[in-house]
Amino acid sequence: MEFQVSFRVNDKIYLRDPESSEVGKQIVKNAIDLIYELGFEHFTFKKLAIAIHSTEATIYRYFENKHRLLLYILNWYWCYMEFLLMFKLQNKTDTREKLKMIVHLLTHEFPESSGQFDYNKKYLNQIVIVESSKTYLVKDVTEINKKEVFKPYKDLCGQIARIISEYNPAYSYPNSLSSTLIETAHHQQFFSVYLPKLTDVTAVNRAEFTNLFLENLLFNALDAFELRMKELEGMK
Amino acid sequence: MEFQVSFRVNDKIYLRDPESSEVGKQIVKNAIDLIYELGFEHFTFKKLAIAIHSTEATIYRYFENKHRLLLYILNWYWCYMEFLLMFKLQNKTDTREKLKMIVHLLTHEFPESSGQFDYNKKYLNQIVIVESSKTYLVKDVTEINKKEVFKPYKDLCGQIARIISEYNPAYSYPNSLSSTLIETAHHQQFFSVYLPKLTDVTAVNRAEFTNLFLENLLFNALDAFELRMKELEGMK
DNA sequence: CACAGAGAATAGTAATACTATCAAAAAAAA
DNA sequence: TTTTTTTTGATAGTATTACTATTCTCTGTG
Repeated sequence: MEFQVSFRVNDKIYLRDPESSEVGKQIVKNAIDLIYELGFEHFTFKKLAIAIHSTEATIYRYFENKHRLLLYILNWYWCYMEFLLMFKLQNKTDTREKLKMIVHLLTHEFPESSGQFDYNKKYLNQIVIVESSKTYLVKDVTEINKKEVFKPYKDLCGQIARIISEYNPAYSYPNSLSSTLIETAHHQQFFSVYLPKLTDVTAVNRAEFTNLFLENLLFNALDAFELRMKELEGMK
Repeated sequence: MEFQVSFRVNDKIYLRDPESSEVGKQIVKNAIDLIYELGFEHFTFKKLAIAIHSTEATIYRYFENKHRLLLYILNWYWCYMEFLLMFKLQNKTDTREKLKMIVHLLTHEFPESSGQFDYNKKYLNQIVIVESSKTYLVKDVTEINKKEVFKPYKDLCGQIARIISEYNPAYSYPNSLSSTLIETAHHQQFFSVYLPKLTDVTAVNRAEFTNLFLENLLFNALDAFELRMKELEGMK
Protein backbone atom coordinates (compact mmCIF):
# COMPACT_ATOMS: atom_id res chain seq x y z
CA MET A 1 0.00 0.00 0.00
CA GLU A 2 1.31 3.40 -1.01
CA PHE A 3 -0.08 6.68 0.16
CA GLN A 4 0.77 10.30 -0.28
CA VAL A 5 1.18 12.51 2.76
CA SER A 6 1.14 16.23 2.24
CA PHE A 7 1.12 19.01 4.79
CA ARG A 8 -0.56 22.35 4.66
CA VAL A 9 2.46 24.50 5.35
CA ASN A 10 1.41 27.91 6.68
CA ASP A 11 0.54 30.03 3.66
CA LYS A 12 2.06 33.15 5.18
CA ILE A 13 5.52 31.70 4.55
CA TYR A 14 5.20 31.75 0.78
CA LEU A 15 3.80 34.19 -1.76
CA ARG A 16 2.62 31.37 -4.02
CA ASP A 17 2.23 27.75 -3.00
CA PRO A 18 5.25 25.91 -4.43
CA GLU A 19 3.20 22.69 -4.37
CA SER A 20 0.80 24.22 -6.89
CA SER A 21 3.14 24.13 -9.89
CA GLU A 22 5.96 22.12 -11.38
CA VAL A 23 8.41 25.05 -11.09
CA GLY A 24 7.40 25.49 -7.46
CA LYS A 25 8.26 21.89 -6.67
CA GLN A 26 11.56 22.22 -8.52
CA ILE A 27 12.39 25.33 -6.49
CA VAL A 28 12.02 23.50 -3.17
CA LYS A 29 13.72 20.31 -4.30
CA ASN A 30 16.72 22.14 -5.79
CA ALA A 31 16.89 24.53 -2.84
CA ILE A 32 17.40 21.55 -0.51
CA ASP A 33 20.19 20.22 -2.72
CA LEU A 34 21.88 23.62 -2.99
CA ILE A 35 21.60 24.61 0.68
CA TYR A 36 23.08 21.24 1.59
CA GLU A 37 25.89 21.74 -0.88
CA LEU A 38 26.73 25.41 -0.30
CA GLY A 39 25.47 26.16 3.19
CA PHE A 40 22.71 28.73 3.74
CA GLU A 41 25.07 31.75 3.68
CA HIS A 42 26.42 30.98 0.22
CA PHE A 43 23.09 29.88 -1.16
CA THR A 44 21.52 32.53 -3.42
CA PHE A 45 18.40 32.82 -5.55
CA LYS A 46 20.65 33.43 -8.56
CA LYS A 47 22.34 30.05 -8.13
CA LEU A 48 18.98 28.38 -7.54
CA ALA A 49 17.57 30.03 -10.67
CA ILE A 50 20.41 28.59 -12.73
CA ALA A 51 19.81 25.15 -11.21
CA ILE A 52 16.14 25.14 -12.22
CA HIS A 53 16.91 26.75 -15.62
CA SER A 54 14.84 29.80 -14.81
CA THR A 55 15.36 33.30 -13.41
CA GLU A 56 15.45 34.93 -10.00
CA ALA A 57 12.16 36.69 -10.66
CA THR A 58 10.41 33.35 -10.90
CA ILE A 59 11.64 32.34 -7.45
CA TYR A 60 10.74 35.73 -5.97
CA ARG A 61 7.21 35.07 -7.10
CA TYR A 62 7.09 32.09 -4.74
CA PHE A 63 9.22 33.29 -1.81
CA GLU A 64 9.89 36.78 -0.49
CA ASN A 65 13.53 35.93 0.25
CA LYS A 66 15.81 33.02 0.99
CA HIS A 67 15.01 33.09 4.70
CA ARG A 68 11.36 32.37 3.96
CA LEU A 69 12.38 29.52 1.68
CA LEU A 70 14.47 28.01 4.49
CA LEU A 71 11.53 28.47 6.83
CA TYR A 72 9.31 26.64 4.34
CA ILE A 73 11.70 23.69 4.17
CA LEU A 74 11.91 23.48 7.95
CA ASN A 75 8.18 23.78 8.40
CA TRP A 76 7.81 20.88 6.05
CA TYR A 77 10.35 18.94 8.13
CA TRP A 78 8.71 19.73 11.47
CA CYS A 79 5.29 18.75 10.11
CA TYR A 80 6.68 15.51 8.76
CA MET A 81 8.45 14.81 12.05
CA GLU A 82 5.28 15.32 14.06
CA PHE A 83 3.35 13.11 11.65
CA LEU A 84 5.93 10.32 11.86
CA LEU A 85 6.03 10.64 15.62
CA MET A 86 2.28 10.35 16.02
CA PHE A 87 2.18 7.51 13.52
CA LYS A 88 4.88 5.44 15.19
CA LEU A 89 3.63 6.15 18.69
CA GLN A 90 0.02 5.10 18.24
CA ASN A 91 0.63 1.40 18.69
CA LYS A 92 2.93 1.82 21.67
CA THR A 93 1.44 1.70 25.14
CA ASP A 94 4.49 1.84 27.37
CA THR A 95 5.41 5.49 27.93
CA ARG A 96 9.07 4.68 28.41
CA GLU A 97 9.07 2.98 25.01
CA LYS A 98 7.38 6.04 23.54
CA LEU A 99 10.13 8.31 24.82
CA LYS A 100 12.81 5.99 23.49
CA MET A 101 11.11 6.08 20.10
CA ILE A 102 11.08 9.90 20.19
CA VAL A 103 14.79 10.12 20.95
CA HIS A 104 15.47 7.67 18.14
CA LEU A 105 13.42 9.72 15.69
CA LEU A 106 15.13 12.96 16.73
CA THR A 107 18.59 11.52 16.20
CA HIS A 108 18.19 9.48 13.02
CA GLU A 109 17.50 10.36 9.42
CA PHE A 110 14.06 9.84 7.98
CA PRO A 111 13.85 6.66 5.94
CA GLU A 112 14.28 7.38 2.23
CA SER A 113 10.76 6.87 0.97
CA SER A 114 10.06 5.21 -2.35
CA GLY A 115 7.86 8.08 -3.54
CA GLN A 116 8.74 9.09 -7.10
CA PHE A 117 8.99 12.79 -6.34
CA ASP A 118 10.55 13.37 -2.99
CA TYR A 119 13.10 15.47 -1.19
CA ASN A 120 16.50 14.05 -0.42
CA LYS A 121 16.11 12.96 3.23
CA LYS A 122 19.83 12.80 3.91
CA TYR A 123 20.27 16.39 2.73
CA LEU A 124 17.15 17.49 4.59
CA ASN A 125 18.46 15.97 7.79
CA GLN A 126 21.79 17.78 7.47
CA ILE A 127 20.02 21.08 6.75
CA VAL A 128 17.96 20.66 9.90
CA ILE A 129 21.11 20.06 11.96
CA VAL A 130 23.12 22.94 10.54
CA GLU A 131 20.60 25.56 9.47
CA SER A 132 17.43 25.19 11.54
CA SER A 133 18.41 27.62 14.30
CA LYS A 134 18.97 30.30 11.65
CA THR A 135 15.22 30.42 11.12
CA TYR A 136 14.61 31.94 14.56
CA LEU A 137 17.96 33.47 15.55
CA VAL A 138 17.11 36.64 13.64
CA LYS A 139 16.28 40.20 14.64
CA ASP A 140 12.68 39.99 13.50
CA VAL A 141 11.67 36.76 15.34
CA THR A 142 8.89 38.57 17.14
CA GLU A 143 7.56 39.94 13.87
CA ILE A 144 7.58 36.66 11.94
CA ASN A 145 6.42 34.68 14.99
CA LYS A 146 3.16 36.67 14.88
CA LYS A 147 2.43 35.01 11.54
CA GLU A 148 2.54 31.61 13.23
CA VAL A 149 5.47 30.44 11.11
CA PHE A 150 6.88 28.49 14.06
CA LYS A 151 3.65 26.67 14.83
CA PRO A 152 4.83 23.26 13.51
CA TYR A 153 7.95 23.47 15.68
CA LYS A 154 5.89 24.46 18.72
CA ASP A 155 3.39 21.68 18.01
CA LEU A 156 6.15 19.08 17.80
CA CYS A 157 7.66 20.40 21.01
CA GLY A 158 4.23 20.34 22.65
CA GLN A 159 3.59 16.73 21.62
CA ILE A 160 6.88 15.57 23.08
CA ALA A 161 6.21 17.60 26.23
CA ARG A 162 2.86 15.82 26.54
CA ILE A 163 4.52 12.39 26.54
CA ILE A 164 7.11 13.64 29.03
CA SER A 165 4.34 14.72 31.38
CA GLU A 166 2.56 11.44 30.79
CA TYR A 167 5.72 9.58 31.87
CA ASN A 168 6.32 11.79 34.90
CA PRO A 169 3.48 14.20 35.73
CA ALA A 170 5.53 15.72 38.54
CA TYR A 171 8.32 16.94 36.26
CA SER A 172 8.35 20.74 36.21
CA TYR A 173 9.93 21.50 32.82
CA PRO A 174 8.28 19.37 30.13
CA ASN A 175 8.44 22.02 27.42
CA SER A 176 11.98 23.12 28.16
CA LEU A 177 13.14 19.52 28.29
CA SER A 178 11.38 18.88 25.00
CA SER A 179 12.97 21.83 23.17
CA THR A 180 16.31 20.95 24.75
CA LEU A 181 16.02 17.40 23.38
CA ILE A 182 15.33 18.71 19.89
CA GLU A 183 18.08 21.33 19.93
CA THR A 184 20.62 19.07 21.62
CA ALA A 185 19.92 16.36 19.05
CA HIS A 186 21.05 18.88 16.43
CA HIS A 187 24.13 20.39 17.99
CA GLN A 188 25.51 17.20 19.49
CA GLN A 189 25.35 15.59 16.07
CA PHE A 190 27.03 18.63 14.58
CA PHE A 191 29.71 18.75 17.27
CA SER A 192 30.40 15.03 17.08
CA VAL A 193 31.40 15.44 13.44
CA TYR A 194 33.01 18.88 13.27
CA LEU A 195 34.08 19.73 16.84
CA PRO A 196 34.31 16.31 18.51
CA LYS A 197 36.16 17.66 21.56
CA LEU A 198 32.87 19.23 22.65
CA THR A 199 31.42 15.73 22.91
CA ASP A 200 32.30 12.24 24.06
CA VAL A 201 31.93 10.43 20.73
CA THR A 202 34.12 7.45 20.23
CA ALA A 203 33.93 5.14 17.27
CA VAL A 204 30.18 4.88 16.83
CA ASN A 205 28.41 7.18 14.41
CA ARG A 206 26.97 10.55 15.35
CA ALA A 207 23.36 9.39 15.36
CA GLU A 208 23.99 6.45 17.66
CA PHE A 209 26.12 8.51 20.04
CA THR A 210 23.58 11.31 20.29
CA ASN A 211 20.85 8.77 20.86
CA LEU A 212 22.69 7.27 23.83
CA PHE A 213 23.53 10.65 25.36
CA LEU A 214 20.00 11.98 25.01
CA GLU A 215 18.39 8.85 26.43
CA ASN A 216 20.69 9.07 29.43
CA LEU A 217 19.93 12.77 29.90
CA LEU A 218 16.19 12.34 29.45
CA PHE A 219 15.64 9.40 31.78
CA ASN A 220 17.92 10.78 34.46
CA ALA A 221 15.89 13.97 34.36
CA LEU A 222 12.56 12.15 34.54
CA ASP A 223 13.25 9.13 36.70
CA ALA A 224 12.99 11.08 39.90
CA PHE A 225 14.34 9.61 43.07
CA GLU A 226 10.92 8.55 44.25
CA LEU A 227 10.28 6.63 41.06
CA ARG A 228 13.56 4.79 41.34
CA MET A 229 12.82 3.96 44.94
CA LYS A 230 9.51 2.49 43.88
CA GLU A 231 11.26 0.40 41.25
CA LEU A 232 13.59 -0.86 43.93
CA GLU A 233 10.69 -1.71 46.18
CA GLY A 234 9.11 -3.64 43.37
CA MET A 235 12.27 -5.65 42.82
CA LYS A 236 12.31 -7.01 46.34
CA MET B 1 42.29 47.26 44.08
CA GLU B 2 41.81 47.57 40.34
CA PHE B 3 43.44 45.39 37.78
CA GLN B 4 43.31 45.03 34.06
CA VAL B 5 42.64 41.63 32.57
CA SER B 6 43.42 41.13 28.93
CA PHE B 7 43.41 37.96 26.86
CA ARG B 8 45.61 36.97 24.02
CA VAL B 9 42.91 36.21 21.50
CA ASN B 10 44.20 33.85 18.79
CA ASP B 11 46.05 36.05 16.29
CA LYS B 12 44.77 34.03 13.33
CA ILE B 13 41.35 35.59 13.83
CA TYR B 14 42.47 39.13 13.04
CA LEU B 15 44.79 40.66 10.47
CA ARG B 16 45.90 43.34 12.92
CA ASP B 17 45.44 43.24 16.66
CA PRO B 18 42.51 45.58 17.41
CA GLU B 19 43.90 46.03 20.93
CA SER B 20 46.99 47.66 19.46
CA SER B 21 45.37 50.91 18.38
CA GLU B 22 42.61 53.32 19.34
CA VAL B 23 40.71 52.70 16.06
CA GLY B 24 41.00 48.96 16.64
CA LYS B 25 39.37 49.25 20.06
CA GLN B 26 36.65 51.47 18.61
CA ILE B 27 35.98 48.86 15.93
CA VAL B 28 35.33 46.11 18.49
CA LYS B 29 33.37 48.31 20.88
CA ASN B 30 31.13 49.75 18.18
CA ALA B 31 30.75 46.35 16.50
CA ILE B 32 29.26 45.00 19.76
CA ASP B 33 26.82 47.91 19.91
CA LEU B 34 25.83 47.54 16.26
CA ILE B 35 25.48 43.74 16.21
CA TYR B 36 23.29 44.02 19.30
CA GLU B 37 21.20 46.72 17.66
CA LEU B 38 20.89 45.33 14.12
CA GLY B 39 21.52 41.59 14.49
CA PHE B 40 24.46 39.96 12.76
CA GLU B 41 22.71 39.60 9.38
CA HIS B 42 22.02 43.31 9.02
CA PHE B 43 25.36 44.37 10.48
CA THR B 44 27.79 45.53 7.79
CA PHE B 45 31.29 46.99 7.73
CA LYS B 46 29.85 50.05 5.98
CA LYS B 47 27.55 50.81 8.91
CA LEU B 48 30.36 50.12 11.37
CA ALA B 49 32.66 52.45 9.41
CA ILE B 50 30.12 55.25 9.70
CA ALA B 51 29.76 54.59 13.45
CA ILE B 52 33.50 54.98 14.01
CA HIS B 53 33.74 57.92 11.58
CA SER B 54 36.09 56.02 9.31
CA THR B 55 35.91 53.86 6.19
CA GLU B 56 35.42 50.19 5.38
CA ALA B 57 39.06 49.84 4.28
CA THR B 58 40.19 50.66 7.81
CA ILE B 59 38.09 47.84 9.24
CA TYR B 60 39.25 45.39 6.57
CA ARG B 61 42.76 46.13 7.75
CA TYR B 62 41.87 44.56 11.08
CA PHE B 63 39.41 41.82 10.12
CA GLU B 64 39.09 39.77 6.97
CA ASN B 65 35.30 39.84 7.13
CA LYS B 66 32.42 40.29 9.55
CA HIS B 67 32.41 36.62 10.49
CA ARG B 68 35.97 36.91 11.81
CA LEU B 69 34.97 39.99 13.79
CA LEU B 70 32.11 38.07 15.39
CA LEU B 71 34.53 35.23 16.11
CA TYR B 72 36.88 37.70 17.78
CA ILE B 73 34.12 39.05 20.01
CA LEU B 74 33.07 35.55 21.01
CA ASN B 75 36.62 34.42 21.64
CA TRP B 76 36.99 37.38 23.95
CA TYR B 77 33.77 36.32 25.70
CA TRP B 78 34.78 32.65 26.05
CA CYS B 79 38.20 33.65 27.43
CA TYR B 80 36.60 36.04 29.89
CA MET B 81 34.09 33.38 30.91
CA GLU B 82 36.79 30.81 31.58
CA PHE B 83 38.81 33.38 33.55
CA LEU B 84 35.80 34.35 35.66
CA LEU B 85 34.96 30.70 36.21
CA MET B 86 38.45 29.77 37.38
CA PHE B 87 38.61 32.91 39.53
CA LYS B 88 35.31 32.31 41.28
CA LEU B 89 35.88 28.59 41.68
CA GLN B 90 39.28 28.70 43.33
CA ASN B 91 37.98 29.35 46.82
CA LYS B 92 35.21 26.79 46.60
CA THR B 93 35.91 23.29 47.84
CA ASP B 94 32.50 21.64 47.57
CA THR B 95 32.11 20.29 44.01
CA ARG B 96 28.36 20.67 44.12
CA GLU B 97 28.78 24.34 44.95
CA LYS B 98 31.23 24.64 42.06
CA LEU B 99 28.67 23.27 39.62
CA LYS B 100 26.01 25.60 40.96
CA MET B 101 28.38 28.50 40.45
CA ILE B 102 29.01 27.40 36.85
CA VAL B 103 25.31 27.23 36.03
CA HIS B 104 24.85 30.66 37.58
CA LEU B 105 27.68 32.11 35.51
CA LEU B 106 26.35 30.55 32.30
CA THR B 107 22.89 32.00 32.80
CA HIS B 108 23.62 35.48 34.11
CA GLU B 109 25.20 38.56 32.59
CA PHE B 110 28.73 39.51 33.51
CA PRO B 111 28.82 42.26 36.13
CA GLU B 112 29.28 45.67 34.50
CA SER B 113 32.87 46.44 35.43
CA SER B 114 33.96 49.93 36.38
CA GLY B 115 36.81 49.90 33.87
CA GLN B 116 36.95 53.17 31.92
CA PHE B 117 37.10 51.49 28.52
CA ASP B 118 35.00 48.44 28.41
CA TYR B 119 32.52 46.55 26.30
CA ASN B 120 28.84 46.75 27.09
CA LYS B 121 28.27 43.52 29.05
CA LYS B 122 24.52 43.52 28.54
CA TYR B 123 24.95 43.77 24.78
CA LEU B 124 27.74 41.20 24.80
CA ASN B 125 25.54 38.76 26.70
CA GLN B 126 22.71 39.16 24.20
CA ILE B 127 25.12 38.67 21.27
CA VAL B 128 26.36 35.44 22.84
CA ILE B 129 22.79 34.18 23.20
CA VAL B 130 21.63 35.09 19.71
CA GLU B 131 24.73 35.00 17.51
CA SER B 132 27.28 32.60 19.02
CA SER B 133 26.14 29.51 17.12
CA LYS B 134 26.62 31.41 13.86
CA THR B 135 30.37 31.27 14.44
CA TYR B 136 30.46 27.50 13.89
CA LEU B 137 27.28 26.71 11.93
CA VAL B 138 29.03 27.56 8.67
CA LYS B 139 30.20 25.52 5.69
CA ASP B 140 33.89 26.09 6.42
CA VAL B 141 33.93 25.00 10.11
CA THR B 142 36.52 22.36 9.40
CA GLU B 143 38.72 24.89 7.64
CA ILE B 144 38.57 27.58 10.33
CA ASN B 145 38.71 25.01 13.13
CA LYS B 146 42.20 24.06 11.94
CA LYS B 147 43.35 27.55 12.90
CA GLU B 148 42.31 26.85 16.50
CA VAL B 149 39.76 29.64 16.49
CA PHE B 150 37.44 27.59 18.72
CA LYS B 151 40.08 26.80 21.31
CA PRO B 152 38.66 29.16 23.99
CA TYR B 153 35.23 27.55 23.61
CA LYS B 154 36.72 24.07 23.81
CA ASP B 155 38.82 25.08 26.82
CA LEU B 156 35.79 26.42 28.63
CA CYS B 157 33.86 23.27 27.78
CA GLY B 158 36.80 21.17 28.97
CA GLN B 159 37.05 22.98 32.30
CA ILE B 160 33.37 22.46 33.02
CA ALA B 161 33.68 18.82 31.95
CA ARG B 162 36.56 18.42 34.43
CA ILE B 163 34.40 19.61 37.32
CA ILE B 164 31.58 17.36 36.15
CA SER B 165 33.93 14.37 36.27
CA GLU B 166 35.23 15.53 39.64
CA TYR B 167 31.65 15.52 40.95
CA ASN B 168 30.79 12.15 39.43
CA PRO B 169 33.74 10.23 37.92
CA ALA B 170 31.41 7.51 36.67
CA TYR B 171 29.41 9.82 34.42
CA SER B 172 30.00 8.87 30.77
CA TYR B 173 29.33 12.12 28.94
CA PRO B 174 31.16 14.98 30.72
CA ASN B 175 32.02 16.88 27.54
CA SER B 176 28.63 16.48 25.90
CA LEU B 177 26.90 17.49 29.11
CA SER B 178 29.18 20.50 29.35
CA SER B 179 28.53 21.72 25.79
CA THR B 180 24.83 21.01 26.27
CA LEU B 181 24.82 23.19 29.40
CA ILE B 182 26.43 26.06 27.51
CA GLU B 183 24.21 25.78 24.45
CA THR B 184 21.04 25.18 26.42
CA ALA B 185 21.82 28.23 28.57
CA HIS B 186 21.69 30.25 25.34
CA HIS B 187 18.66 28.86 23.61
CA GLN B 188 16.48 28.50 26.69
CA GLN B 189 17.10 32.16 27.47
CA PHE B 190 16.30 33.05 23.87
CA PHE B 191 13.15 30.92 23.78
CA SER B 192 11.92 32.19 27.15
CA VAL B 193 11.82 35.71 25.71
CA TYR B 194 10.88 35.22 22.06
CA LEU B 195 9.22 31.77 21.83
CA PRO B 196 8.06 31.13 25.41
CA LYS B 197 5.86 28.19 24.43
CA LEU B 198 9.03 26.19 23.90
CA THR B 199 9.82 26.63 27.59
CA ASP B 200 8.14 26.61 30.98
CA VAL B 201 8.90 30.18 32.03
CA THR B 202 6.42 31.79 34.31
CA ALA B 203 6.84 35.19 35.83
CA VAL B 204 10.50 35.08 36.78
CA ASN B 205 13.10 36.48 34.42
CA ARG B 206 14.84 34.44 31.74
CA ALA B 207 18.14 34.15 33.63
CA GLU B 208 16.54 32.85 36.81
CA PHE B 209 14.32 30.40 34.93
CA THR B 210 17.18 28.99 32.87
CA ASN B 211 19.29 28.67 36.00
CA LEU B 212 16.62 26.55 37.70
CA PHE B 213 16.04 24.35 34.67
CA LEU B 214 19.74 23.74 34.08
CA GLU B 215 20.47 22.96 37.72
CA ASN B 216 17.67 20.44 37.69
CA LEU B 217 18.90 18.88 34.46
CA LEU B 218 22.52 18.82 35.56
CA PHE B 219 22.07 17.28 39.00
CA ASN B 220 19.54 14.75 37.80
CA ALA B 221 22.06 13.65 35.20
CA LEU B 222 24.90 13.43 37.68
CA ASP B 223 23.29 12.33 40.90
CA ALA B 224 23.19 8.72 39.92
CA PHE B 225 20.99 6.40 41.82
CA GLU B 226 23.89 5.00 43.83
CA LEU B 227 24.93 8.47 44.96
CA ARG B 228 21.43 9.28 46.12
CA MET B 229 21.25 6.01 47.96
CA LYS B 230 24.45 6.88 49.75
CA GLU B 231 23.01 10.26 50.73
CA LEU B 232 19.99 8.49 52.12
CA GLU B 233 22.21 6.11 54.07
CA GLY B 234 24.08 9.10 55.49
CA MET B 235 20.85 10.70 56.66
CA LYS B 236 19.89 7.78 58.84
C1' DC C 1 64.73 68.41 5.83
C1' DA C 2 64.61 64.18 3.16
C1' DC C 3 62.46 59.89 3.15
C1' DA C 4 61.11 55.20 4.59
C1' DG C 5 57.30 52.86 6.04
C1' DA C 6 53.10 52.21 8.40
C1' DG C 7 48.32 53.26 8.54
C1' DA C 8 44.20 55.23 6.65
C1' DA C 9 41.36 57.35 2.85
C1' DT C 10 39.68 57.20 -2.08
C1' DA C 11 37.82 54.96 -5.57
C1' DG C 12 36.83 51.47 -7.53
C1' DT C 13 34.62 46.06 -8.91
C1' DA C 14 31.83 41.92 -8.61
C1' DA C 15 28.20 39.77 -6.53
C1' DT C 16 23.89 39.90 -4.03
C1' DA C 17 19.14 41.14 -2.88
C1' DC C 18 15.44 42.88 -4.67
C1' DT C 19 12.08 45.68 -8.13
C1' DA C 20 9.88 47.48 -12.11
C1' DT C 21 8.62 46.61 -16.57
C1' DC C 22 7.30 43.81 -20.34
C1' DA C 23 5.43 40.06 -23.15
C1' DA C 24 3.18 35.80 -23.86
C1' DA C 25 -0.26 32.65 -22.66
C1' DA C 26 -4.29 31.22 -20.22
C1' DA C 27 -8.76 32.27 -18.33
C1' DA C 28 -12.86 34.93 -18.16
C1' DA C 29 -16.20 37.98 -20.03
C1' DA C 30 -18.68 40.00 -23.82
C1' DT D 1 -15.70 33.88 -31.42
C1' DT D 2 -13.61 38.00 -29.97
C1' DT D 3 -12.14 40.97 -26.49
C1' DT D 4 -10.49 41.77 -22.03
C1' DT D 5 -8.40 40.50 -17.91
C1' DT D 6 -5.41 37.88 -15.29
C1' DT D 7 -1.69 34.92 -14.63
C1' DT D 8 2.91 33.60 -15.51
C1' DG D 9 7.65 33.91 -16.65
C1' DA D 10 11.47 36.73 -18.85
C1' DT D 11 14.32 41.10 -19.15
C1' DA D 12 16.56 44.65 -17.35
C1' DG D 13 17.42 47.26 -14.23
C1' DT D 14 18.95 49.60 -8.98
C1' DA D 15 20.81 49.78 -4.31
C1' DT D 16 23.49 47.53 -1.22
C1' DT D 17 27.09 44.54 0.21
C1' DA D 18 31.59 42.42 0.32
C1' DC D 19 35.89 43.10 -0.88
C1' DT D 20 40.41 45.19 -3.45
C1' DA D 21 43.74 48.11 -5.60
C1' DT D 22 45.75 52.35 -5.42
C1' DT D 23 46.82 56.74 -3.54
C1' DC D 24 47.55 59.82 0.19
C1' DT D 25 49.18 61.28 4.75
C1' DC D 26 51.17 61.11 8.74
C1' DT D 27 55.27 59.90 12.00
C1' DG D 28 59.69 59.04 13.22
C1' DT D 29 64.53 58.44 12.09
C1' DG D 30 69.09 60.05 10.19
